[in-house]
Amino acid sequence: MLEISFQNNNVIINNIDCFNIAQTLDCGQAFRWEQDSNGYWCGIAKGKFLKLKQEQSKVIFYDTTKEDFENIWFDYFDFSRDYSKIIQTINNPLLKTAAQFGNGIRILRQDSWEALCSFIISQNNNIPRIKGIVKRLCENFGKKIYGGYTFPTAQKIASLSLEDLAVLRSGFRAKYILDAAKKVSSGEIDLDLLINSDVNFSREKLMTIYGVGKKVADCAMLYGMGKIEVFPIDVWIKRALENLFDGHLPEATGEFAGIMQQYIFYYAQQTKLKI
DNA sequence: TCCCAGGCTCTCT
DNA sequence: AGAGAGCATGGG
Repeated sequence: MLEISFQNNNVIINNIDCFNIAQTLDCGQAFRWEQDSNGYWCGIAKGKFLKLKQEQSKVIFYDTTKEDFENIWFDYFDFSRDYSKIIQTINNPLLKTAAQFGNGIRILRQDSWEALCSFIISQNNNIPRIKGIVKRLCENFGKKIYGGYTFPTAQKIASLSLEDLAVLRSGFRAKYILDAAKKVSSGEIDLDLLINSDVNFSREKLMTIYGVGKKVADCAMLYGMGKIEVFPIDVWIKRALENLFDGHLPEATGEFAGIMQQYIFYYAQQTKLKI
């Protein structure tokens, strides 16, 4: 069972099960975390800088208050969910293999706007370049805080022009980012409302944004709205389904389909699964 | 170099 | 409604 203690401005977690920082932060669901030369993971999320490190089942959150841990990071890392129990329920042997391979992954509960914007950028793109574009987005239009820059708000982006966004070098995606920012900041799309809405309604609404199709909408919902039952299908997943599951979705894609999807994605990527 | 990337829009059947 | 080209850019 998870044990949490607070010492010297640090938050220390002991006895954590099914959590691996590297797997969780570098599995392709978030694009702003980096490991420094001393092994510390650093990033900015929800407007806050965080540095953390893992030693086996012990995780240290540096310079973190009890309030920030309880109000922000506990939910961000999905610590309330029992992943071990979920993995135990998997019947399909191939899915079980993928799950055990990536059993330290947790589905991050990211900011909804950041997830939406990040996955708009992700389309027809590769992960290193996605990270570069997101980095430039934050450095140019985010707010400077200790440790780096925050993710810019939709309001901020909506106030910019396509020419302003040229510094991102995001190609044809710039006009999509702008349309999303305008719809979100004007209230035409209310992300907080969608968080509490039915998946189909939410998806339909997100897809009214220019440049947002089913896959991007599903990623925004899974990674930014806590809709854990959504199963985004991209090229990697398609390949994996062809290769491992004979073209069909494994039956375990039920209540926790999004978690299963991430296990499959990570497994496919790490093992360089190709056609 | 050249292929392709956590897709989507538009056009043409 | 289904298939296919085009899209911007650059990582490997």
